[in-house]
Amino acid sequence: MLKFTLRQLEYALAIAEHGSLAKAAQHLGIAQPSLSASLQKLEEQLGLQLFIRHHAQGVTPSPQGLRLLNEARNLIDHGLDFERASTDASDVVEGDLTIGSFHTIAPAYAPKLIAGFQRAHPKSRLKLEEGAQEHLIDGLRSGRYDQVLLYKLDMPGDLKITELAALEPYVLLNAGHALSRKRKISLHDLALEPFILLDVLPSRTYFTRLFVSQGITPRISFASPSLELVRGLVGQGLGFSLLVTRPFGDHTYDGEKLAIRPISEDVEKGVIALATLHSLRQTRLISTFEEFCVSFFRKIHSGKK
Amino acid sequence: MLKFTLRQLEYALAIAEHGSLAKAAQHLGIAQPSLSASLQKLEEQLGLQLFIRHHAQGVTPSPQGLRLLNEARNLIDHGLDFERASTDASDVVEGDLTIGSFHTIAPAYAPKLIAGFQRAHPKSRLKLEEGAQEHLIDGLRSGRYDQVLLYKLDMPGDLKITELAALEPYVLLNAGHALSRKRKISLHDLALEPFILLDVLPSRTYFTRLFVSQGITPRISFASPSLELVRGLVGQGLGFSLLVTRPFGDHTYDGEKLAIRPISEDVEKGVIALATLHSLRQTRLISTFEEFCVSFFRKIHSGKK
DNA sequence: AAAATAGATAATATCTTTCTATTGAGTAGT
DNA sequence: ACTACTCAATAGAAAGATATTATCTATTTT
Repeated sequence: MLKFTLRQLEYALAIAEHGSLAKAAQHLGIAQPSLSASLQKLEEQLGLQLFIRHHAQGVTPSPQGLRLLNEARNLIDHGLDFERASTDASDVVEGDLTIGSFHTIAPAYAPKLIAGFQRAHPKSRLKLEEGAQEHLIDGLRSGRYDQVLLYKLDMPGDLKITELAALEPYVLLNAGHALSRKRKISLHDLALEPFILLDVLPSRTYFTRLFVSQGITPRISFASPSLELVRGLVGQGLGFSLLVTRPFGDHTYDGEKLAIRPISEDVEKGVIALATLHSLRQTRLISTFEEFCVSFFRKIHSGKK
Repeated sequence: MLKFTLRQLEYALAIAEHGSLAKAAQHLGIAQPSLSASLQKLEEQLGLQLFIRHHAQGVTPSPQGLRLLNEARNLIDHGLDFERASTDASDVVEGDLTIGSFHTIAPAYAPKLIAGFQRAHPKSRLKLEEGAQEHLIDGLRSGRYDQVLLYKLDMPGDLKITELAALEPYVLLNAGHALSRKRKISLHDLALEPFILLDVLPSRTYFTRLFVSQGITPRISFASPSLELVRGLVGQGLGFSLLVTRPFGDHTYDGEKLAIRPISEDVEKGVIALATLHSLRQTRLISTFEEFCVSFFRKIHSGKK
């Protein structure tokens, strides 16, 4: 346990500066005896005399006092730095922000989002990590992430959710597939087709639930956690897929052409949301980022519609 | 005024280290609710949340908390450094000590004194300044010197005096002077001789007082503040001098031979003393130096006698 | 010798910190 | 699904630290 308090040091510095307890007390806005007591206590605690008392002529630092006062000034300055760092973290839109993003959301939105935010708030530094839903939520709880971008599915109660966009799921087909001639495709038409499932949580649950809601049990032919692999398999004509995220363009990595068709039924949408912990108090930076995300997705949404 | 206390930071660091208020409280030797209160207050004062609370599973630092805890650790370390510096200044025989010495005392004793002390306490750093009596006493009062070596003459009451040695004053003559044939010289024999006075305070007062105590008014032919100049003038046969300090050897800077003779009367001795302010509390280093001086002069004294 | 200056002390009030005991939210075990 | 356990938060009381005003003492200035 440290032998002194920062306040005592501040007082001692003020005394040194003014050369008098009375003047220093006035500047500090406290009574002279309070200062006298504080100084005496500090000297006692440190076990040395900081000031020489001159009756009726104020005080001057002792040789040891002079040395320690220099150190004290450093320490107080350090404290002020600390304080600045802490208020920055809460009040000002600057500082570090660590965002987690669901795998399939990150590449589609994060680049523009990050670039836009950095432009608007140059003093902020965003860090982005991708991860599975579980990882993201654990990361929030363990303090790894400030905020997390994910699909609003099976949200635990301790998360504070801000919905950003509701995306229609769509059917992905090989461009040459018979069903691709339709404008809209019914899930019932797909019941017997081989289903290539994007196998990550919570997407997996979500897509199977779409079929289940229509009383259909889909024929899952492949399951892969990689979006691009799923697209590639569809491109090779091995089946169809259901997806929410829309990568730019309708070609696979290996050049096959794909067809994207809406679902004719009225199904549950895929809701992209920004999540924080309910138990985590918002800082200025955090809420600014949240607002930025909301308006960012509103712009995209209206633009695409 | 700083928004936080060092204690709060120490507590916060302990919490981070143990991941739990209860455990941290135990290690700190305080009750858990005290820690809880301290943390809440710190968070409120800094305006941000440092820890995420996990019911029944302790706490983990929030992202901002993590950043600030690092800063806090630095600050606390800085505080510990400061504390070490301060205890060093009072308890341990190391650190800086500034000594003032009267002009004529310094060259005769200081070199051996300093060298010996440094050898005994290698971690100490002595600084020596020469000066006139007035300067030395002012220097003590203003905090310039920790201690001062001087002649104990007309000591103000606010100085704490430690006598180190009582030296017999002596008569200094040109080696060819008629009086130099005597073993001892009476002040009365010198009454009509030209007196070359070492003109610094308090020496001046002291030497004139020696004559006055015998009812003699000396014939002052020269007065100089420089010891070597006085010796030189005596060497040229311009008169005699009275001195206390004994430089090694009996030749002047310009090679003249001098004669040193005791005074036959029983006169006031020249007392070398170490002085500090009564109002300045002793540190370990200071009292160690004082003891060292006492034994140093005792050794010289017994050796010379 | 009197007035002014400046720190120390005394007695008291207020604010902080800490304590014990209890509550409440959430997890884990059967 | 109930029960037991874990751990932080709250409430209220006691102790400690800091503040205040009024007074005192030593010293310098006029």
